[in-house]
Amino acid sequence: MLVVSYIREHKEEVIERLSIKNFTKTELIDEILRLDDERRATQLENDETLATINSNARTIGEMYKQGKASEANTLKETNNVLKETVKTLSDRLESIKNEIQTKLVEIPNTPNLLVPRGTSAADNLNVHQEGDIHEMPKSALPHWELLTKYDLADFDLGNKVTGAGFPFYKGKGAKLQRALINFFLDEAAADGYNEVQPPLMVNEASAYATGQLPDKEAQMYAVPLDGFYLIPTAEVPLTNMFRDTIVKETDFPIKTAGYSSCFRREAGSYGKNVRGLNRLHQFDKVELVEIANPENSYERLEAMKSHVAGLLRKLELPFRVLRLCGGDMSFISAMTYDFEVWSAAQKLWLEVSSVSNFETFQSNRLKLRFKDKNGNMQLVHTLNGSALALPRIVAALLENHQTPEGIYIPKALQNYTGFDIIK
RNA sequence: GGAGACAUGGCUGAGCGGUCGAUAGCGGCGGUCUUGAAAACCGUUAAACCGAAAGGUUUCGGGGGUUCGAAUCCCUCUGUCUCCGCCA
Repeated sequence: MLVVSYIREHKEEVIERLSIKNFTKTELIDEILRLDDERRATQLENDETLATINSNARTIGEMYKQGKASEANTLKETNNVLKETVKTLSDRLESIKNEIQTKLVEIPNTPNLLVPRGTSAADNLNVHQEGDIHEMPKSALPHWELLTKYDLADFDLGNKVTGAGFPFYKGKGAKLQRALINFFLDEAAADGYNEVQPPLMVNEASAYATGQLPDKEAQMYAVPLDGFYLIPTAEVPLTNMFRDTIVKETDFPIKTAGYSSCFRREAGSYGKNVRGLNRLHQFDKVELVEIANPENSYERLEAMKSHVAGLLRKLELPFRVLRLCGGDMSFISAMTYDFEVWSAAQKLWLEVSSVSNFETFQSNRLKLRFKDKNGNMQLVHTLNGSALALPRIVAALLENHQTPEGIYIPKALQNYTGFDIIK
């Protein structure tokens, strides 16, 4: 969520930047500022009353020592009255804070000024494209048919044992999963990311801090008996590692990579978009999270983008990079690059990675800060990106590397799979 | 799962109702001595928030309560340790 003091000091700029996301509820901002004035006044009054109570209490102690019991009793009465005042003020304060919070969470992150205006995917800016987009022979198959043809995954078995969206991977399909996970983790380590293996369930506080709660509750699987949620992405535990912490400026950049299974209910989605591996309830992913100095967080975003591009290049997949327009970006992002791989057989671009800078939008709620050179507390910038999610990469590999002889495994991956073709 | 103990500043560890935001040691920082370093000695050193500053508020695992006053008493939650049980 946005920082209230920033809104106060840069109101026009905030409104201008929000307009890129087609956000026009400016009255919300005025209300927040009005409530914040009230909050500060109430806080001051409350603090002053507490100061009086504290000093009175000390005086009462002195009086008892000196045997002035009756004077002490009078002062006690005074304090009892003041305590009522404090109760009223702090209740008021609490409710003002809640009101501010409620309104604040309705305001999306302010996009970077480089973010193109627009309302849909059609307005995204293509910033890079590489790789060979060749015509496939008529006989080319979509990945779901290839999965069956080479017996790499079994959806029916998943249906029987669990339900739709929980496939079994089999044989070389299962090995390919393992190979990709290791490949992605090794690449991340080589690029300076610290590897962690996170918990697959998180508590409510974590789900709130990264914004899955309250609005996206229906997208997560829950374990109500223990108050846990299955993670929809490793971003949640990887970012919450830093919740309520103060890092050193000299620690930047703090780069973390983690592999996890991800669980998504995907309530409400259906149709051809969910065919095969395009959308699953459980899938595997290597996620990158970076804690950055606000001074150079956009350079770090470029670095993360390069890392992901390097992966796709080594997998010999044709891809393009889009800078998302205001209307197509997520609520919490300040700038997002989407990576799309060309699916030759489906004849469409498949989103395989999303790399974003959240600036202080996440760190504000996380209370993740650092002390700058001048000794001032500042919120850090947080970035994250998928590097990469397996199912769509598998889909792209199968479709793009299919040959009459079988499915070719790119060189970079052969050491991990132990085979160079699936036939 | 059962029983018991504990939770204090960067760390170790005192305090168990009143100048306690907290004794002490270690560590950190500054200095004296030294060609330099070590040792020794002296000084200094918790954090966040509000404020231009003076100053104020909050914080002794979290939340609540008792009291004029709580690190200290009570309730509750969480976590850690020990013993028993179970277990990959």
